[in-house]
Amino acid sequence: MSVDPNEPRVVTAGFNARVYAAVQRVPHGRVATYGDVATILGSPRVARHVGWALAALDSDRHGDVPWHRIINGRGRISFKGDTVRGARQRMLLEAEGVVFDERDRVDLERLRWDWPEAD
DNA sequence: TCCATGACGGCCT
DNA sequence: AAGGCCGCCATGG
Repeated sequence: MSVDPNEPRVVTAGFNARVYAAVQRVPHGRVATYGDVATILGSPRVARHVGWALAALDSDRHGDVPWHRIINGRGRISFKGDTVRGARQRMLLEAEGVVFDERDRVDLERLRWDWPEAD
């Protein structure tokens, strides 16, 4: 569980908090990919960890961190075996007006959110 | 320490 | 277009 502060890591101790901060900036009705978030945080290779951070998000924060707006690079909702979360995520997105095509994909070209350069 | 496992992504079939 | 492989990085057994 402990992390040696002397050992250089791509994913640092405050990683999760940084993920949440970035996700909070994705506006209603828009989406972003795990890779996008990772890139914004300066580490394009840790897309998997972004998903990991969101999985660790406490349910009490689901209200202020729009975790459902984060999907995979193919425009689909990601899930291995958790179909329950997947269904809820889709429901939340559709409630914001996000449309899924017959292949269960959203139009990334149109809905993908790219963070403004300045915070 | 080695090995399997992920809310991923890019490339190749 | 869809699916399989493999590379990434940190975790947990």
